[in-house]
Amino acid sequence: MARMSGADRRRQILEAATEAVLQRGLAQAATRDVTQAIGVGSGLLHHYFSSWAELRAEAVRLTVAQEVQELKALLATLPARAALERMADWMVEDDDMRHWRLWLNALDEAHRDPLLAEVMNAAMLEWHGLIADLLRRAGAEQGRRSLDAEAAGWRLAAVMDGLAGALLVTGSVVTPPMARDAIKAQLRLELGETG
Amino acid sequence: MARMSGADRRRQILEAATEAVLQRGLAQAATRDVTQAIGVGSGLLHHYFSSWAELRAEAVRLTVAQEVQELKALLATLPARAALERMADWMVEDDDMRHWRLWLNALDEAHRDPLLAEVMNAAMLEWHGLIADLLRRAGAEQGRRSLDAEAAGWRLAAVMDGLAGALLVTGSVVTPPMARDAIKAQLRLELGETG
DNA sequence: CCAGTAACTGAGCAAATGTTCAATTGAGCA
DNA sequence: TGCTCAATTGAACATTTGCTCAGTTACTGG
Repeated sequence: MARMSGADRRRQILEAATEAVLQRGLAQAATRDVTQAIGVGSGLLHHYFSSWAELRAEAVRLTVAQEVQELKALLATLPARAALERMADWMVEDDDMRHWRLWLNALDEAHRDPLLAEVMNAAMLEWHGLIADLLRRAGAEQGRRSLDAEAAGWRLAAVMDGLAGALLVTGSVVTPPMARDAIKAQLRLELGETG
Repeated sequence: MARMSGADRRRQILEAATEAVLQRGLAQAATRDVTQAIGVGSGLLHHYFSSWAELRAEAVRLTVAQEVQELKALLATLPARAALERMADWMVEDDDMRHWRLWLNALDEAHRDPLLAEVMNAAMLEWHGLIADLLRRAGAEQGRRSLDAEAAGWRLAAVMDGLAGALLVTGSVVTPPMARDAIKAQLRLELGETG
Protein backbone atom coordinates (compact mmCIF):
# COMPACT_ATOMS: atom_id res chain seq x y z
CA MET A 1 0.00 0.00 0.00
CA ALA A 2 1.98 2.89 1.36
CA ARG A 3 5.02 3.23 -0.79
CA MET A 4 8.33 4.15 0.66
CA SER A 5 11.67 5.28 -0.55
CA GLY A 6 14.07 2.41 -0.92
CA ALA A 7 16.20 3.49 2.01
CA ASP A 8 13.28 3.82 4.43
CA ARG A 9 11.79 0.52 3.44
CA ARG A 10 15.12 -1.16 3.77
CA ARG A 11 15.50 0.14 7.28
CA GLN A 12 11.97 -0.93 8.17
CA ILE A 13 12.60 -4.41 6.86
CA LEU A 14 15.80 -4.72 8.87
CA GLU A 15 14.04 -3.61 12.04
CA ALA A 16 11.22 -6.07 11.52
CA ALA A 17 13.73 -8.81 10.82
CA THR A 18 15.49 -8.09 14.11
CA GLU A 19 12.19 -8.28 15.91
CA ALA A 20 11.35 -11.58 14.24
CA VAL A 21 14.75 -12.98 15.13
CA LEU A 22 14.30 -11.93 18.73
CA GLN A 23 10.93 -13.59 18.97
CA ARG A 24 11.56 -16.83 17.11
CA GLY A 25 15.32 -17.21 17.08
CA LEU A 26 17.64 -16.95 14.09
CA ALA A 27 16.98 -20.47 12.95
CA GLN A 28 13.21 -20.27 13.15
CA ALA A 29 12.49 -16.72 12.08
CA ALA A 30 11.09 -16.66 8.57
CA THR A 31 10.60 -14.22 5.75
CA ARG A 32 6.86 -14.31 6.38
CA ASP A 33 7.34 -13.04 9.92
CA VAL A 34 8.84 -9.94 8.41
CA THR A 35 6.45 -9.38 5.53
CA GLN A 36 3.38 -9.91 7.68
CA ALA A 37 4.69 -7.65 10.43
CA ILE A 38 5.07 -4.71 8.09
CA GLY A 39 2.22 -5.67 5.79
CA VAL A 40 3.94 -6.14 2.47
CA GLY A 41 3.86 -8.79 -0.19
CA SER A 42 5.99 -11.86 0.11
CA GLY A 43 8.20 -10.93 -2.79
CA LEU A 44 9.28 -7.53 -1.61
CA LEU A 45 12.12 -8.69 0.58
CA HIS A 46 13.97 -9.95 -2.46
CA HIS A 47 13.91 -6.51 -3.94
CA TYR A 48 16.13 -5.34 -1.14
CA PHE A 49 18.04 -8.44 -0.16
CA SER A 50 19.21 -11.27 -2.30
CA SER A 51 18.30 -13.91 0.27
CA TRP A 52 16.87 -14.40 3.70
CA ALA A 53 20.31 -15.40 4.98
CA GLU A 54 21.69 -12.08 3.85
CA LEU A 55 18.85 -10.09 5.40
CA ARG A 56 19.19 -12.00 8.64
CA ALA A 57 22.92 -11.42 8.86
CA GLU A 58 22.56 -7.76 7.99
CA ALA A 59 19.88 -7.29 10.63
CA VAL A 60 22.13 -8.82 13.27
CA ARG A 61 25.09 -6.77 12.13
CA LEU A 62 23.13 -3.55 12.30
CA THR A 63 21.47 -4.24 15.63
CA VAL A 64 24.67 -5.26 17.33
CA ALA A 65 26.54 -2.27 15.93
CA GLN A 66 23.77 0.00 17.14
CA GLU A 67 23.85 -1.43 20.65
CA VAL A 68 27.60 -1.13 20.90
CA GLN A 69 27.38 2.44 19.71
CA GLU A 70 24.72 3.27 22.31
CA LEU A 71 26.82 1.73 25.04
CA LYS A 72 29.87 3.66 23.90
CA ALA A 73 27.89 6.90 24.05
CA LEU A 74 26.73 5.99 27.53
CA LEU A 75 30.28 5.49 28.74
CA ALA A 76 31.96 8.24 26.77
CA THR A 77 32.03 10.85 29.51
CA LEU A 78 33.10 8.55 32.34
CA PRO A 79 36.58 7.75 33.60
CA ALA A 80 37.55 4.25 32.56
CA ARG A 81 37.09 2.63 35.95
CA ALA A 82 33.63 4.13 36.35
CA ALA A 83 32.76 3.21 32.79
CA LEU A 84 33.50 -0.44 33.50
CA GLU A 85 31.29 -0.29 36.55
CA ARG A 86 28.57 1.33 34.50
CA MET A 87 28.92 -1.43 31.95
CA ALA A 88 28.08 -4.04 34.55
CA ASP A 89 24.92 -2.15 35.40
CA TRP A 90 24.05 -1.78 31.76
CA MET A 91 24.30 -5.48 31.30
CA VAL A 92 21.31 -6.23 33.49
CA GLU A 93 19.34 -3.08 32.86
CA ASP A 94 17.68 -4.43 29.78
CA ASP A 95 14.60 -6.06 31.29
CA ASP A 96 14.00 -8.94 28.98
CA MET A 97 17.65 -9.25 27.97
CA ARG A 98 17.10 -8.30 24.36
CA HIS A 99 20.73 -7.74 23.46
CA TRP A 100 21.95 -10.82 25.22
CA ARG A 101 19.35 -13.07 23.68
CA LEU A 102 20.30 -11.82 20.27
CA TRP A 103 24.00 -11.90 20.98
CA LEU A 104 24.08 -15.46 22.29
CA ASN A 105 21.74 -16.64 19.59
CA ALA A 106 23.90 -15.13 16.87
CA LEU A 107 27.09 -16.44 18.45
CA ASP A 108 25.64 -19.90 18.35
CA GLU A 109 24.10 -19.73 14.91
CA ALA A 110 27.35 -18.40 13.47
CA HIS A 111 28.72 -21.95 13.23
CA ARG A 112 26.09 -22.81 10.65
CA ASP A 113 25.95 -19.63 8.61
CA PRO A 114 29.02 -18.19 6.90
CA LEU A 115 27.53 -14.71 6.70
CA LEU A 116 26.73 -14.68 10.39
CA ALA A 117 30.16 -16.08 11.11
CA GLU A 118 31.78 -13.04 9.53
CA VAL A 119 29.42 -10.66 11.28
CA MET A 120 29.93 -12.18 14.70
CA ASN A 121 33.66 -12.54 14.31
CA ALA A 122 33.92 -8.83 13.65
CA ALA A 123 31.45 -8.00 16.40
CA MET A 124 33.32 -10.10 18.92
CA LEU A 125 36.60 -8.43 18.09
CA GLU A 126 35.11 -4.96 18.42
CA TRP A 127 33.45 -5.90 21.69
CA HIS A 128 36.70 -7.23 23.08
CA GLY A 129 38.51 -4.16 21.85
CA LEU A 130 36.12 -1.88 23.69
CA ILE A 131 36.54 -3.78 26.94
CA ALA A 132 40.29 -4.17 26.66
CA ASP A 133 40.64 -0.47 25.98
CA LEU A 134 38.67 0.44 29.09
CA LEU A 135 40.72 -1.96 31.16
CA ARG A 136 43.93 -0.50 29.81
CA ARG A 137 42.83 3.00 30.70
CA ALA A 138 41.54 1.93 34.09
CA GLY A 139 44.88 0.31 34.79
CA ALA A 140 46.64 3.50 33.80
CA GLU A 141 44.36 5.59 36.03
CA GLN A 142 45.44 3.46 38.95
CA GLY A 143 49.07 3.45 37.99
CA ARG A 144 49.14 -0.31 37.55
CA ARG A 145 51.85 -1.66 35.32
CA SER A 146 51.36 -5.40 35.20
CA LEU A 147 47.87 -5.45 33.74
CA ASP A 148 47.54 -7.52 30.58
CA ALA A 149 44.53 -5.72 29.17
CA GLU A 150 44.16 -8.01 26.18
CA ALA A 151 43.93 -11.17 28.23
CA ALA A 152 41.87 -9.51 30.93
CA GLY A 153 39.55 -8.24 28.22
CA TRP A 154 38.90 -11.74 26.95
CA ARG A 155 38.18 -12.94 30.44
CA LEU A 156 35.85 -10.08 31.24
CA ALA A 157 34.01 -10.43 27.95
CA ALA A 158 33.73 -14.15 28.59
CA VAL A 159 32.37 -13.64 32.09
CA MET A 160 29.71 -11.34 30.70
CA ASP A 161 28.70 -13.73 27.94
CA GLY A 162 28.75 -16.71 30.25
CA LEU A 163 26.74 -14.99 32.95
CA ALA A 164 24.22 -13.85 30.40
CA GLY A 165 23.76 -17.47 29.44
CA ALA A 166 23.42 -18.56 33.04
CA LEU A 167 21.02 -15.74 33.74
CA LEU A 168 18.83 -16.68 30.82
CA VAL A 169 18.75 -20.37 31.58
CA THR A 170 18.63 -20.61 35.34
CA GLY A 171 16.06 -17.90 35.78
CA SER A 172 15.66 -17.88 39.52
CA VAL A 173 19.10 -19.10 40.57
CA VAL A 174 21.32 -16.60 38.84
CA THR A 175 19.50 -13.30 39.14
CA PRO A 176 20.24 -9.96 37.47
CA PRO A 177 21.73 -8.49 40.66
CA MET A 178 23.92 -11.56 41.06
CA ALA A 179 25.13 -11.29 37.51
CA ARG A 180 25.89 -7.62 37.95
CA ASP A 181 27.79 -8.26 41.16
CA ALA A 182 29.73 -11.07 39.52
CA ILE A 183 30.87 -8.73 36.76
CA LYS A 184 31.91 -6.13 39.29
CA ALA A 185 33.77 -8.73 41.31
CA GLN A 186 35.56 -9.81 38.17
CA LEU A 187 36.52 -6.20 37.57
CA ARG A 188 38.04 -5.97 41.02
CA LEU A 189 39.96 -9.20 40.43
CA GLU A 190 41.34 -7.98 37.13
CA LEU A 191 42.31 -4.61 38.50
CA GLY A 192 43.96 -6.13 41.54
CA GLU A 193 41.62 -4.48 44.01
CA THR A 194 41.14 -7.66 46.02
CA GLY A 195 40.87 -6.88 49.69
CA MET B 1 15.03 -54.85 9.04
CA ALA B 2 17.16 -55.92 11.95
CA ARG B 3 14.93 -55.92 14.95
CA MET B 4 16.21 -54.79 18.27
CA SER B 5 15.08 -54.92 21.82
CA GLY B 6 13.32 -51.76 22.86
CA ALA B 7 16.13 -50.63 25.13
CA ASP B 8 18.87 -51.05 22.51
CA ARG B 9 16.88 -49.29 19.84
CA ARG B 10 16.09 -46.46 22.18
CA ARG B 11 19.76 -45.97 22.93
CA GLN B 12 20.63 -46.09 19.25
CA ILE B 13 18.02 -43.48 18.44
CA LEU B 14 19.29 -41.19 21.15
CA GLU B 15 22.85 -41.47 19.89
CA ALA B 16 21.82 -40.75 16.33
CA ALA B 17 19.77 -37.80 17.52
CA THR B 18 22.79 -36.35 19.31
CA GLU B 19 24.83 -36.72 16.15
CA ALA B 20 22.15 -35.01 14.10
CA VAL B 21 21.92 -32.18 16.58
CA LEU B 22 25.68 -31.72 16.49
CA GLN B 23 25.72 -31.57 12.74
CA ARG B 24 22.69 -29.44 12.03
CA GLY B 25 21.97 -27.67 15.29
CA LEU B 26 19.03 -28.21 17.60
CA ALA B 27 16.70 -26.05 15.59
CA GLN B 28 17.49 -27.60 12.22
CA ALA B 29 18.02 -31.24 13.07
CA ALA B 30 15.05 -33.28 11.92
CA THR B 31 13.48 -36.64 12.56
CA ARG B 32 14.56 -37.78 9.12
CA ASP B 33 18.23 -37.18 9.98
CA VAL B 34 17.81 -39.77 12.69
CA THR B 35 15.74 -42.34 10.84
CA GLN B 36 17.95 -42.24 7.76
CA ALA B 37 21.14 -42.46 9.78
CA ILE B 38 20.08 -45.69 11.42
CA GLY B 39 18.01 -46.95 8.51
CA VAL B 40 14.55 -47.27 9.99
CA GLY B 41 11.11 -46.19 8.90
CA SER B 42 9.91 -42.68 9.55
CA GLY B 43 7.30 -43.76 12.06
CA LEU B 44 9.53 -45.68 14.41
CA LEU B 45 10.69 -42.73 16.45
CA HIS B 46 7.18 -42.21 17.74
CA HIS B 47 7.18 -45.69 19.17
CA TYR B 48 9.91 -44.64 21.56
CA PHE B 49 9.33 -40.93 21.98
CA SER B 50 6.10 -39.02 21.95
CA SER B 51 7.53 -36.16 19.93
CA TRP B 52 10.67 -34.90 18.28
CA ALA B 53 10.96 -32.22 20.95
CA GLU B 54 11.03 -34.87 23.65
CA LEU B 55 13.62 -36.98 21.83
CA ARG B 56 15.78 -33.94 21.24
CA ALA B 57 15.66 -32.87 24.87
CA GLU B 58 16.35 -36.39 26.09
CA ALA B 59 19.33 -36.71 23.75
CA VAL B 60 20.81 -33.49 25.08
CA ARG B 61 20.16 -34.49 28.67
CA LEU B 62 21.85 -37.82 28.21
CA THR B 63 24.85 -36.53 26.30
CA VAL B 64 25.53 -33.73 28.73
CA ALA B 65 25.15 -36.03 31.72
CA GLN B 66 27.55 -38.47 30.10
CA GLU B 67 30.16 -35.80 29.46
CA VAL B 68 29.96 -34.47 32.99
CA GLN B 69 30.32 -37.98 34.32
CA GLU B 70 33.39 -38.62 32.17
CA LEU B 71 34.95 -35.39 33.34
CA LYS B 72 34.24 -36.26 36.96
CA ALA B 73 35.93 -39.62 36.50
CA LEU B 74 38.91 -37.88 34.94
CA LEU B 75 39.29 -35.58 37.92
CA ALA B 76 38.35 -37.99 40.65
CA THR B 77 41.84 -38.96 41.73
CA LEU B 78 43.37 -35.50 41.64
CA PRO B 79 43.68 -32.95 44.42
CA ALA B 80 41.24 -30.11 43.88
CA ARG B 81 43.76 -27.56 42.67
CA ALA B 82 45.20 -29.98 40.13
CA ALA B 83 41.73 -31.05 39.09
CA LEU B 84 40.84 -27.48 38.22
CA GLU B 85 44.00 -27.20 36.18
CA ARG B 86 43.17 -30.44 34.45
CA MET B 87 39.71 -29.10 33.70
CA ALA B 88 41.18 -26.20 31.78
CA ASP B 89 43.16 -28.63 29.66
CA TRP B 90 40.11 -30.79 29.14
CA MET B 91 38.19 -27.85 27.84
CA VAL B 92 40.32 -27.51 24.74
CA GLU B 93 41.28 -31.12 24.27
CA ASP B 94 38.19 -31.95 22.31
CA ASP B 95 39.36 -31.15 18.77
CA ASP B 96 36.22 -30.01 17.10
CA MET B 97 34.64 -28.76 20.32
CA ARG B 98 31.83 -31.23 20.35
CA HIS B 99 30.70 -30.66 23.91
CA TRP B 100 30.91 -26.92 23.68
CA ARG B 101 29.01 -26.73 20.45
CA LEU B 102 26.26 -28.81 21.94
CA TRP B 103 26.35 -26.99 25.26
CA LEU B 104 26.13 -23.51 23.79
CA ASN B 105 23.56 -24.58 21.27
CA ALA B 106 21.35 -26.10 23.96
CA LEU B 107 21.83 -23.13 26.26
CA ASP B 108 20.60 -20.89 23.49
CA GLU B 109 17.75 -23.06 22.30
CA ALA B 110 16.49 -23.47 25.85
CA HIS B 111 14.70 -20.13 25.62
CA ARG B 112 12.39 -21.52 22.98
CA ASP B 113 11.79 -25.04 24.24
CA PRO B 114 10.36 -25.74 27.69
CA LEU B 115 11.76 -29.26 27.77
CA LEU B 116 15.25 -28.06 26.94
CA ALA B 117 14.86 -25.26 29.45
CA GLU B 118 14.39 -27.78 32.23
CA VAL B 119 17.24 -29.93 31.02
CA MET B 120 19.69 -27.07 30.74
CA ASN B 121 18.65 -25.47 33.99
CA ALA B 122 19.46 -28.69 35.80
CA ALA B 123 22.66 -29.19 33.81
CA MET B 124 23.85 -25.68 34.54
CA LEU B 125 23.27 -26.11 38.25
CA GLU B 126 25.14 -29.40 38.33
CA TRP B 127 27.98 -27.90 36.31
CA HIS B 128 28.25 -24.98 38.67
CA GLY B 129 28.07 -27.31 41.63
CA LEU B 130 30.99 -29.34 40.34
CA ILE B 131 33.13 -26.26 39.83
CA ALA B 132 32.19 -24.60 43.09
CA ASP B 133 32.97 -27.77 44.96
CA LEU B 134 36.43 -28.01 43.44
CA LEU B 135 37.07 -24.37 44.23
CA ARG B 136 35.96 -24.86 47.80
CA ARG B 137 38.29 -27.81 48.22
CA ALA B 138 41.15 -26.03 46.50
CA GLY B 139 40.65 -23.09 48.85
CA ALA B 140 40.77 -25.43 51.80
CA GLU B 141 43.94 -27.09 50.51
CA GLN B 142 45.60 -23.71 50.49
CA GLY B 143 44.19 -22.67 53.84
CA ARG B 144 42.30 -19.75 52.33
CA ARG B 145 39.35 -18.50 54.31
CA SER B 146 37.84 -15.68 52.32
CA LEU B 147 37.01 -17.61 49.18
CA ASP B 148 33.38 -17.37 48.13
CA ALA B 149 33.26 -20.60 46.19
CA GLU B 150 29.68 -20.13 45.03
CA ALA B 151 30.35 -16.77 43.42
CA ALA B 152 33.76 -17.81 42.13
CA GLY B 153 32.11 -20.90 40.66
CA TRP B 154 29.69 -18.82 38.67
CA ARG B 155 32.51 -16.65 37.39
CA LEU B 156 34.68 -19.59 36.44
CA ALA B 157 31.82 -21.39 34.74
CA ALA B 158 30.98 -18.18 32.91
CA VAL B 159 34.56 -17.68 31.78
CA MET B 160 34.59 -21.17 30.35
CA ASP B 161 31.29 -20.76 28.52
CA GLY B 162 32.22 -17.34 27.25
CA LEU B 163 35.62 -18.41 26.05
CA ALA B 164 34.13 -21.40 24.33
CA GLY B 165 31.90 -19.00 22.43
CA ALA B 166 34.80 -16.74 21.55
CA LEU B 167 36.88 -19.71 20.52
CA LEU B 168 34.18 -21.00 18.24
CA VAL B 169 33.44 -17.68 16.61
CA THR B 170 36.78 -15.96 16.27
CA GLY B 171 38.62 -19.01 15.05
CA SER B 172 42.07 -17.64 14.56
CA VAL B 173 42.05 -14.86 17.13
CA VAL B 174 41.13 -16.76 20.25
CA THR B 175 42.96 -20.05 19.98
CA PRO B 176 42.64 -23.18 22.11
CA PRO B 177 45.90 -22.49 23.96
CA MET B 178 44.75 -18.96 24.65
CA ALA B 179 41.45 -20.17 25.99
CA ARG B 180 43.18 -22.72 28.17
CA ASP B 181 45.57 -20.10 29.53
CA ALA B 182 42.70 -17.74 30.17
CA ILE B 183 40.93 -20.34 32.27
CA LYS B 184 44.11 -21.02 34.22
CA ALA B 185 44.66 -17.31 34.75
CA GLN B 186 41.11 -17.03 36.04
CA LEU B 187 41.85 -19.86 38.43
CA ARG B 188 44.84 -18.01 39.79
CA LEU B 189 42.77 -14.88 40.21
CA GLU B 190 40.05 -16.70 42.08
CA LEU B 191 42.48 -18.52 44.33
CA GLY B 192 44.41 -15.37 45.08
CA GLU B 193 47.64 -16.57 43.56
CA THR B 194 48.27 -13.32 41.71
CA GLY B 195 51.94 -12.48 41.65
C1' DC C 1 -0.25 14.66 -19.42
C1' DC C 2 2.62 11.08 -20.36
C1' DA C 3 6.26 7.98 -20.28
C1' DG C 4 9.60 5.66 -17.45
C1' DT C 5 11.13 3.74 -13.57
C1' DA C 6 11.16 2.05 -8.99
C1' DA C 7 8.19 -0.11 -5.66
C1' DC C 8 5.36 -3.70 -5.02
C1' DT C 9 2.12 -7.87 -5.51
C1' DG C 10 0.85 -12.67 -4.77
C1' DA C 11 -0.11 -17.01 -6.82
C1' DG C 12 2.65 -20.75 -7.36
C1' DC C 13 6.51 -24.11 -6.75
C1' DA C 14 9.59 -27.52 -4.92
C1' DA C 15 11.47 -28.96 -0.83
C1' DA C 16 11.25 -30.07 3.91
C1' DT C 17 8.87 -30.60 8.25
C1' DG C 18 6.43 -33.63 12.38
C1' DT C 19 2.94 -36.80 12.99
C1' DT C 20 -0.62 -40.42 12.10
C1' DC C 21 -2.21 -45.01 11.33
C1' DA C 22 -3.56 -49.16 9.14
C1' DA C 23 -0.92 -52.83 7.76
C1' DT C 24 3.12 -56.05 8.05
C1' DT C 25 6.84 -58.55 10.04
C1' DG C 26 9.26 -61.37 13.15
C1' DA C 27 10.71 -63.39 17.47
C1' DG C 28 9.50 -66.12 21.39
C1' DC C 29 6.35 -69.00 23.79
C1' DA C 30 2.89 -72.75 24.49
C1' DT D 1 2.86 -75.60 14.55
C1' DG D 2 0.14 -71.71 15.61
C1' DC D 3 -0.51 -67.42 18.65
C1' DT D 4 0.54 -63.16 20.43
C1' DC D 5 2.30 -58.90 20.67
C1' DA D 6 6.05 -55.75 20.29
C1' DA D 7 8.72 -53.87 16.64
C1' DT D 8 8.49 -51.77 12.38
C1' DT D 9 6.89 -49.87 8.00
C1' DG D 10 5.89 -46.10 4.74
C1' DA D 11 2.35 -43.79 2.26
C1' DA D 12 -0.22 -39.90 3.27
C1' DC D 13 -1.28 -35.35 5.25
C1' DA D 14 -1.24 -30.67 6.61
C1' DT D 15 2.14 -27.04 7.40
C1' DT D 16 5.82 -24.25 6.58
C1' DT D 17 9.77 -22.80 4.22
C1' DG D 18 12.59 -19.49 0.62
C1' DC D 19 12.21 -17.96 -3.72
C1' DT D 20 10.55 -16.80 -8.68
C1' DC D 21 8.36 -14.10 -12.01
C1' DA D 22 4.91 -12.17 -14.79
C1' DG D 23 2.31 -8.40 -13.80
C1' DT D 24 0.43 -4.17 -11.54
C1' DT D 25 0.70 0.19 -9.28
C1' DA D 26 2.23 4.65 -7.93
C1' DC D 27 5.43 8.40 -8.01
C1' DT D 28 8.35 11.79 -10.83
C1' DG D 29 10.75 14.35 -14.20
C1' DG D 30 9.92 16.28 -18.76
